[in-house]
Amino acid sequence: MRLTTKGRFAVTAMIDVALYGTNGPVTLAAVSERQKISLSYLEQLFGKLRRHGLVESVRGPGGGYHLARGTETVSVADIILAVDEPIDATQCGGAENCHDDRRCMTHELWAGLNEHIFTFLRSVTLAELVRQQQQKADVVVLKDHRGPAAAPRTPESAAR
Amino acid sequence: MRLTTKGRFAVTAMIDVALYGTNGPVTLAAVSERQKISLSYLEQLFGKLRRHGLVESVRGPGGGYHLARGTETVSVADIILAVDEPIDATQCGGAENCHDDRRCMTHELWAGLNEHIFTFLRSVTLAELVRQQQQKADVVVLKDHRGPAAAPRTPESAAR
DNA sequence: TTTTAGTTGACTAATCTACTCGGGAATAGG
DNA sequence: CCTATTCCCGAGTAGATTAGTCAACTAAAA
Repeated sequence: MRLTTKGRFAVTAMIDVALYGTNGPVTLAAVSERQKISLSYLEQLFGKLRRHGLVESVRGPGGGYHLARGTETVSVADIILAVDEPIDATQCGGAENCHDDRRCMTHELWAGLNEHIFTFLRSVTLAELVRQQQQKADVVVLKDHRGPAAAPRTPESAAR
Repeated sequence: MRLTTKGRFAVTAMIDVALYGTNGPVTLAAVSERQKISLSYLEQLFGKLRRHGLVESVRGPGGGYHLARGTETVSVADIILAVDEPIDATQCGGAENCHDDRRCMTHELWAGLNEHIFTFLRSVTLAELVRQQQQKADVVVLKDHRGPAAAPRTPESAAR
């Protein structure tokens, strides 16, 4: 379980598709426009998302992508695993060379913490993120205030 | 909040120091030996950990590193932030260029999810990981004696 | 004064990220 | 059939990050 901007891009894009895909497929060009993510990069990401059964594609004019499953059944973990693929960095590479020292803790330890984080990210569904996003959009609309400066909370302080 | 092997190395090393640092400082050479992490790489990581007030160093023979704070007050998030430093990958880089589209969701969205993950990693203390690790060590020692290891069998760690 | 250990900085190969580019292949509309 | 649209795929790439190495230095104990 890795956590980089790559996975975040993917999650953002998935939310976009969920938000705007209510009637007909969403084109990557539109996602690219709205989310300011490079089209070619999106193509790469959606290739993986499609191969992992998270989205389905429709070719030709009027085509695009739509979700393959309901938003309640898609978790953040699903999306991140789809684009970030393998990664598992326990020293001993899974088994063998824990050699003489029987307390080669690394493996067990990270398996445990990985599981923790994985379980958490698995508990966050796309549906929740979409709902959360829609609420925030509502607030913005109701306030009729543009510009990000007026954020009542400062959540980015936690991201430092 | 990023999550890579670098941070994992740091957490692993911190647990090692917590486990073996009950009487006197732990040398990086020893950590390197046990955890199979390159000594020079550890030097880099502990430089950061020290500058962030997570460990203290003792020079000269018999020296090494020891924890600067109790294991209960150190979270996984603390350690990861210490070695992974800045990172904040919201498209709009914090503010400005959300431009015309007022629903530049990325910022709020990731701030929120970041906060979630951060809160979670903050809730996992070094003490817990050490305890967990000791239990697993016990299981290995006791072999086929499963269960929650009722008798606190701690090899050389007097704990407190 | 020698040895042990941390401290610092410069350097590097390999990998990963976040793209671009160029071509396909399917399909809807005319 | 033609053409525009859109997905599809592979190759390539600048820049950052990872996971180190190497060398020189400082502090302290024996």
